[in-house]
Amino acid sequence: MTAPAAGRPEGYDPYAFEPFAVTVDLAVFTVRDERLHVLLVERGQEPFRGAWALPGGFVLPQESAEQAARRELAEETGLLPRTVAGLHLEQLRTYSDPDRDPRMRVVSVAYTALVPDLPEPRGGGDAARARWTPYGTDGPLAFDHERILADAHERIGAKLEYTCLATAFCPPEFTLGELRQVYETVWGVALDRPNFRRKVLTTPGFVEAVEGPPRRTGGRGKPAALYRAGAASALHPPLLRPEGRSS
Amino acid sequence: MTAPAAGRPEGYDPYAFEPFAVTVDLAVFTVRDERLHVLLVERGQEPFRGAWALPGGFVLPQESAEQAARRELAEETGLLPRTVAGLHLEQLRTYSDPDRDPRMRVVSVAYTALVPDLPEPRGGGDAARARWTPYGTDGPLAFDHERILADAHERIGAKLEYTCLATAFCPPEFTLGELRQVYETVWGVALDRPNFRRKVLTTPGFVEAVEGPPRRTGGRGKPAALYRAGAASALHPPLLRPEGRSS
DNA sequence: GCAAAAGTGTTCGGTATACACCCATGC
DNA sequence: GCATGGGTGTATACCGAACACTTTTGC
Repeated sequence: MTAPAAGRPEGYDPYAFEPFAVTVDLAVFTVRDERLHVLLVERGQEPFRGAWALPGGFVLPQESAEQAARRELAEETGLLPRTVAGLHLEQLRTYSDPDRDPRMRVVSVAYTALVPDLPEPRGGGDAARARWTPYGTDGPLAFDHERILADAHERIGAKLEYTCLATAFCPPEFTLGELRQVYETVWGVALDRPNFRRKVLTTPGFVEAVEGPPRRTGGRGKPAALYRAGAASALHPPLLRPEGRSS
Repeated sequence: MTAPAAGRPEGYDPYAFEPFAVTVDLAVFTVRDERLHVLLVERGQEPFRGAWALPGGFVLPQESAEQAARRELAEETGLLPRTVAGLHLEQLRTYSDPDRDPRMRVVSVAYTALVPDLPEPRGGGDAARARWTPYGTDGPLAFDHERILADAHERIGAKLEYTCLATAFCPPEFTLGELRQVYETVWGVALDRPNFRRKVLTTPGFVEAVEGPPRRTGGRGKPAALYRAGAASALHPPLLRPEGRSS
């Protein structure tokens, strides 16, 4: 039920309670140099001044949490708004521990974004600095952001199993080797190349071949065919992790 | 990032912005008479006076959203607090559309609860009335609760595939027929009994046999052995829906 | 006996897995 | 040539779907 709950006085005074602030936090992942990276910003103010944290900020009075997340993402990364509008953004969960911010009551809606390898983020914006950090090498983060980041990592690992989400890590046109890299990097396991190829190509709507000059290379070796993300969003049947632990 | 965002003034005034209210909404499901039921309450105040809605209410200044959800659930159903403390409660997602409540800015954290068949809820508590309603026969609900309910149904359907969640719908001791009923009711499909039995029994930690007098019956037919929920929380491999659509 | 639900067994086909092998490129 | 990665083929094992059959109860 939305405010006011049945049984509460009719003319509920919005200022009667200690106010809640509502923020968004973003766990933005990318794959770089065969490693999973996270976008972090350095805090310019107390508390946690100088500490690294997830990008994010206040939800403004006239925007939804998702709109706030896209706005903050654009501000922090320097991406064009129309690029951000097309990114895969997923609500992770909401963190509402009463003591998670030392100053006041802050409820934060966390989002996860998966992006292809992007240019280095501008140091400007809302944060003192911003950078891509290899996942696992991030020191202690501000607030409860360590926990949010861990939850986000677990979520995307599970989502790769039964959705087409992996293509969100890739540029518009990609090789099957690059797509396999995504799975291997996020899961931290090696996959059998021939079987991975068959699995992806036989799943309707996962990827579609690009007609043009069907070649390109990441380094040496045989040039690979190019593919685009397909129309499907779910994988049936799922692509399970070898020693699958999920959700 | 939590408030205030880096770059905002140091001494952020909690009252500077139009305040947000934070509520919880609960989609409580049970299986009754081989049908999926939802717990609804009748609103006693405007707006939507007389309309049915999901139970829920305000998050208090010193409690987390989950604590608020358990408190509201106990109030609405009349369950003992220690019973509610053991129930499976899962955060669904947060709804933050600026116009979702006509009076003020309300951000609501939705939870899903799966409960065994419970006694009729007391009409008292915060709501004018409360009742179990067969899923799908609920008229238009207040606010955006129709959408929340649909999201919740989709979520639990998907969760049954790869978690042991179905046991949460069952009493402490149950037959495999009752467990199968849960799947058939939530998914709306018929499952092959022998195959379902094998699948459940060969999944380590899903259920464990009860030693005692291994019989009991729901009506006529051969008495069935009793089982308890096991220690596992995830299913490997998953138990996929016949014409599986997921997530 | 008959209906209904539990429980066991067996067949069949698809899919995943683990390989072996060839192809095309850079050096 | 050789290393590297792309792409194809194939044999085996496993798992799920389908279904026949027996058992135990209520009526």
